Amino acid sequence: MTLARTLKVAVPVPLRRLFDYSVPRGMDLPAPGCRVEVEFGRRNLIGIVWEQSTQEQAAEQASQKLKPIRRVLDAAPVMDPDLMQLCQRAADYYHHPIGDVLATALPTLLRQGQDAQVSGELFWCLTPRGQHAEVDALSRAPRQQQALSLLKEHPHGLAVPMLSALSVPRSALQALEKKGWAELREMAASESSSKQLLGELPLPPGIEQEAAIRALREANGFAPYLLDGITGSGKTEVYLQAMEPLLAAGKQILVLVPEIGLTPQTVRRFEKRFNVPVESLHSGMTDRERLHGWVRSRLGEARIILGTRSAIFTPMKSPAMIIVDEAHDSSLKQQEGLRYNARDLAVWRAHMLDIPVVLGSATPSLETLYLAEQGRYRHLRLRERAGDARPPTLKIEDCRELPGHTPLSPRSLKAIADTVNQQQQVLVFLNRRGYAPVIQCHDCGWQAECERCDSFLTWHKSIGRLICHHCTHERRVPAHCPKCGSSALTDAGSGTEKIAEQLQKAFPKHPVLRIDRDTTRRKGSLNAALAKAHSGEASILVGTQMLAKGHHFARLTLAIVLDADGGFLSADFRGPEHASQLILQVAGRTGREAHRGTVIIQSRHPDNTLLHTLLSGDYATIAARLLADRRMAGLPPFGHVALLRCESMKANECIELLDQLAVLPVDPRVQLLGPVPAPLERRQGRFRFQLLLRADLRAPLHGAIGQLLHVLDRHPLARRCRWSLDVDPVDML
DNA sequence: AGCACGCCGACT
DNA sequence: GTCGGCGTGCTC
Repeated sequence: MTLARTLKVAVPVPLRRLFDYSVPRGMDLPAPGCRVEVEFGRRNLIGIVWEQSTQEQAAEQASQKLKPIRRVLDAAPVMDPDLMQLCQRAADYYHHPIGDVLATALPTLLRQGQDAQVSGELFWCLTPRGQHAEVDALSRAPRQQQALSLLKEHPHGLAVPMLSALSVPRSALQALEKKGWAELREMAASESSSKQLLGELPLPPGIEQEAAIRALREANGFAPYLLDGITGSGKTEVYLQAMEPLLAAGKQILVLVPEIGLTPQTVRRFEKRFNVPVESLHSGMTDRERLHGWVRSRLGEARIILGTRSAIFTPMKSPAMIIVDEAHDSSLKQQEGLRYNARDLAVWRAHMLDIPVVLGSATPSLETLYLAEQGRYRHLRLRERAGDARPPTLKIEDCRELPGHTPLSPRSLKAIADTVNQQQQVLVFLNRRGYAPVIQCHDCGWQAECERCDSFLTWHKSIGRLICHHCTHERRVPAHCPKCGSSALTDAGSGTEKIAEQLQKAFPKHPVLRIDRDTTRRKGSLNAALAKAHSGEASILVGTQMLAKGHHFARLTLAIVLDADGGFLSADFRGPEHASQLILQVAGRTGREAHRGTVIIQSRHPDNTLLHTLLSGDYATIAARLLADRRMAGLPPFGHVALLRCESMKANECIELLDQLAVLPVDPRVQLLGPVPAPLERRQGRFRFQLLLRADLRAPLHGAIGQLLHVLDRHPLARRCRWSLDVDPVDML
């Protein structure tokens, strides 16, 4: 195939195709992966050369008016072929514009045309003015003061990762920068020391761990693994020991962790074990830091890349393994724009790179579990807890007779009393923050609703406000019923705030600590609260999801799960799966050391068979049940679904648009269901409807999606509605 | 998405 | 008479 001086360029516009440009005579033909500036319509954009056209294509295009490339930004490609392939596959699979995929995959500064040839490390240094600044002048800003005195002690500057390890907040450094006292400088990376690889000795593995480590070390080329290990079985130790020979061979490893899992402690664990540069990539970074991590990884300087979802797009010079920790976690799925699942992209990428990929979880998603059962993934099991910890006992507490206003049953309260009296800790888990989810008029039945959403306002008692949990709407608590004027306003239901208040009243001598988004809004307050929980200063912990994941509390022996029914009765087909995972995660928090843990699940549907299956505490058992249900319903992993969401200020516009799509003559192997109102029909003032596509096979489903989008792309109503496509949705909201 | 063009309402 | 609303059409 002959190549012509014509290129196909990916341009940052929401259009599902590439655009052709000519290369002017005298300009070197840029290779795929290079950035080019092109005129697009009336504006100039930076795009990526995607491929060079063949002679025939070029001849065809010669008849059209092709615009010339204005400028080539890179002598060598900024995107490696494997990343371009990953982006292309994501664009195809999710039916998403390639330009938009690049916006997700590339660091902002690169997209804006900044030079990619950066190297070295970023250091914060004092400016000459800063060197003479008085530390005392910042007496009202203790964090800045701390940062200033630290920088004074290090005249050659402190590297960004070092500062974050010393928990100097970025905000303080930025404040100093604003004053002209500090600046960010780029310096040559410190020579990689010829120290030995191990920074500390590995922990002696148990029998199962040993087998898993051996299996991973034997991996040759692409091989997907499910590391199916219960809480406390030491999955991280398996990762670390599997990584060791690869790092010794000078290779790189990408580790994806959930959003809340990327803490300084996690980073430290990897840094302590190996004397290699660890790069961490997370949302709180500046554009410049991101670009830096990206470049360091691409050059092979960063050896362990530890990041959240978007880190799956990090380029690597010598990749050897991809690890997805907590691979069931929903934060791996992006819920806007390119709705990708980083877990799936990790497997694709490992396949492209011909390297092993490890999905680690105590509660793997049914999709992953099924693939492992099918033998498509190698199933490595860790059933033993490290040490002599035994699995917790799970019990259902029948709460059918419990009055609505008492969230905790007498037996739960008794169990809490017994536990705290033995100097043990209790966790009360409730996935609902605020004081009460509803506030109503006793006389006329009025309930406080959000003006913009189909939802009730949650009463936040401590701040005296009613807040919508689905939008920003917020208002004061009325003194009287706005409908009938009665002052008999009462609340119904309970959130973490109420539970914490009631427990503190019931156990005045035992400190109660509430941990949820409301109590941890301020930066650093989560760590402060967790420290209190760890030290045992708090006897009773009340919290939402954020307390259910990953933390180890040595003296926690009792967990109470409130309102477990919600998930099992949810309209969402993944509701039971997610609820089971969450309950088992909560259970995993208990009984870590000498004492066996107990989990009390309060339920108003104690006969629910799923709940009973869960009592074994064995995820495999409940997963088998759930998989059987999925098979019956033709839902993932036995069938495949996609969701076309549509929202508009006018409900009929959505319905009309989706109605027209729903009657399209698609492949008979594909079912179009809907349009139906979304679970929260009106949200932030917009009406939301959706069309569900289901098929047993992927190919016809994708064909049908293509047909729908073809119509949608040129439909006048589609401009009036905001719509999005979700392939393999994780929830129906 | 931008950014044009184009055709109807309240203003110096 | 214009300034400006946002409907709709296009981008190699």
